[in-house]
Amino acid sequence: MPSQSPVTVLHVALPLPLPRAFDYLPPPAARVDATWVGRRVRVPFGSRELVGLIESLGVPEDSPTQLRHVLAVLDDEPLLHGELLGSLRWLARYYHAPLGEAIATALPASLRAGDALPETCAYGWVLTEAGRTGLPSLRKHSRIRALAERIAAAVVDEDVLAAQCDDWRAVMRTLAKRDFAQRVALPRGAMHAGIAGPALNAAQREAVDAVLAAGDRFAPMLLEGVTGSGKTEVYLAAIADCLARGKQALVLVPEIGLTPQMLRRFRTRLGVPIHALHSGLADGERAHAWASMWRGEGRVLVGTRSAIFTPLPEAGLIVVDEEHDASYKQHEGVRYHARDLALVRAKALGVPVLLGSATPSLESLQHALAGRYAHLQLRQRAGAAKPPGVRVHDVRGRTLVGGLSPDAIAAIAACLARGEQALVFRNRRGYAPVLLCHDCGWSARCARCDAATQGVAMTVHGGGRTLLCHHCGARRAAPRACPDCGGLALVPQGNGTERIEHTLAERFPDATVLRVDRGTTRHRDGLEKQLARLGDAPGILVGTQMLAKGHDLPNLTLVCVVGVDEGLFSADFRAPEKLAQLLIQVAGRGGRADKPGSVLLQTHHPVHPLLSTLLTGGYPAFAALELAQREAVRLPPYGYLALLRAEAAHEALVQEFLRDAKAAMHAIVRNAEHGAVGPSVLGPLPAPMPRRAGRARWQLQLSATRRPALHAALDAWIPRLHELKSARKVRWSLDVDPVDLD
DNA sequence: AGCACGCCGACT
DNA sequence: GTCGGCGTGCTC
Repeated sequence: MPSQSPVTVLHVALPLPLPRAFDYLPPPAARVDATWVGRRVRVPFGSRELVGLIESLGVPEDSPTQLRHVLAVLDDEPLLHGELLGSLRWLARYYHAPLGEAIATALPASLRAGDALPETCAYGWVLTEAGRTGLPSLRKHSRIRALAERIAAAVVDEDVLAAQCDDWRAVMRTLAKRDFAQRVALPRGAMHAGIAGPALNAAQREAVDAVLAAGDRFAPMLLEGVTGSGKTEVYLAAIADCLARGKQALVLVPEIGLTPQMLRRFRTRLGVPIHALHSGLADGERAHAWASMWRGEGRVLVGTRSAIFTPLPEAGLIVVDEEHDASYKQHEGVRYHARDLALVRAKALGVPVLLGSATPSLESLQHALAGRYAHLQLRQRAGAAKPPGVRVHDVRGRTLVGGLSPDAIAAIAACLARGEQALVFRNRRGYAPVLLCHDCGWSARCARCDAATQGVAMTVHGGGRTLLCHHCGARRAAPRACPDCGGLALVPQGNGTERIEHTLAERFPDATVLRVDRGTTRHRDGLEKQLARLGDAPGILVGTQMLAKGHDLPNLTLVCVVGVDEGLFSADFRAPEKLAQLLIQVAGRGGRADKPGSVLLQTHHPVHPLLSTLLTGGYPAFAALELAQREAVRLPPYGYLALLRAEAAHEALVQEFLRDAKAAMHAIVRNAEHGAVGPSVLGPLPAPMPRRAGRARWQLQLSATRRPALHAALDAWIPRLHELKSARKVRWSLDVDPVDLD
């Protein structure tokens, strides 16, 4: 329904940290109508050119500013419209980011830069005449011969080839160079029959039926299934139904969850091309996957965080696997949470959204317990795999070598002697070390905060001389001796994986010791290769988060966890939740049906309620306990947080800005209507890592018991912040619903 | 965020 | 005498 003039002004959202649109005139003699909204334009901006998106149309105001003309309209129909544009408007409002930045976050780089939407025709390969004649000349049983035979009879879809062979492209290139093979465009809708999966058990069937029953309506569902209970089969069955109804499906996975094996499983089972979207892809490949879904050609897309911005014109289902995973939260720019955006999009699209996890986030669990989400549960493990035995190992007063107790070393030695593998897992939450008495387990806690929030530890600063509370900012001198037992064994906690690796390499010179962390493993392929090289040979893996899940290690029978105590007494209120999730996950790593696994938790706090509850009642019992504590102190999901972060070379500049910002917020709260409860402001507090790259980092924490109150205050606050003189000397950003308080 | 304009130190 | 430091301010 093209609308008539007097539309003469285009409101254009630009990728700038400025909270407003810029107005332009259309190209001379262009006829503007309502379909211009959502198209990209190239515009002059100061002395440079930018690509923006027409956000809305308007009439010229009698303003003194001279409007400039857009240089070019880049799309002949809206690139963003309907639900996706609407969801991006929501995103901008909710995270208090300019719409232009939200759009820039959502678009693949090439589209952001102004490139045309790429062609998305599917391609396949077939043997040429020359190839048919030349085929017998290829060496028998070689990869090249096998590939040539595969495409001898008929054209084979590239996606099918990819499902069957990991790097077929290199081999195919050789064939193509000799003119033996050629690439041909496939007619749309080409697909092969999906392969049926294993029969679903009763619980899986029930879960699938619940998703199917939701049909074409918004229906949030939490699928809680213990490790190995077959959540993926539920996804696959629900997606298969979605495809049968002619709809598209979007599957989000955590950064480390998107393995080639997993993609292959989806490809072979579903029988349609599966698009992947993750940071490892080239710009062109990302734009291709995006465009394919945009056109409604692509049926299923599996991707990490940013895949939540995929257009879904024929949406049928959104799945968020491992929904508790922190990698769904963006840590720079527009700090969105992909799981939360999945809920918003599913609602706008009117489709079910399936959140799966063995250890749901307390936020999602709370929604399910309150009846806002359907709660689907898979309690049985598939197959005969037994849960591993977990042993809490008290290390108070024990001699630790490189952070490991003699018992742990002995257990590792026994494991190696059996020809099996051990995993030493180091919890790494919170960068700042906490002060701990090795003799009795005492840890330094803030006198002011301890009563209210159980387990808020003070962190060690100033080369070990100062203790600092990250909750209230209180500062005091570190004691020389333990106030509880008088011992002098006060040690800042924090044994890195390197140190553990060295210790193990020294103690077990004949064993393979493989360290896996950000430092040793640049990309996911590196990890796969390292693990493949190890195979089933006896050895020790040392690592952090990266090792917690995903890789199949059948000969792994022992898991030692160190650094548990930092999770029990972290400055971050989410640390217990993350520790519990991690412990459940690593425990799931060890052992198979024929080889029972065991888990050794090395701790100074063997009777800590978190550990005992987790051990006796499992994750549900832990979650109930933790939710009760959160409710008592009005932390999420019973309270709502936002963090104003600031950094600069000089601490004084950061503090000045945050003090000004705090004063501005207090003024807003004072001026608010009576009855409106404004957020409370904590800080300025040092960030858990108070100096990084030579820059001082501090923050203000806002908390409110009602979300609208928080957002209303933020709406009023942000323009004030832009006006502050002190804001210009620091780099600042706002984080709504922060996941890591650092 | 860029980028330009604008006033103060060490270089041909 | 100029080149260039990054402080401040603007971009439809």
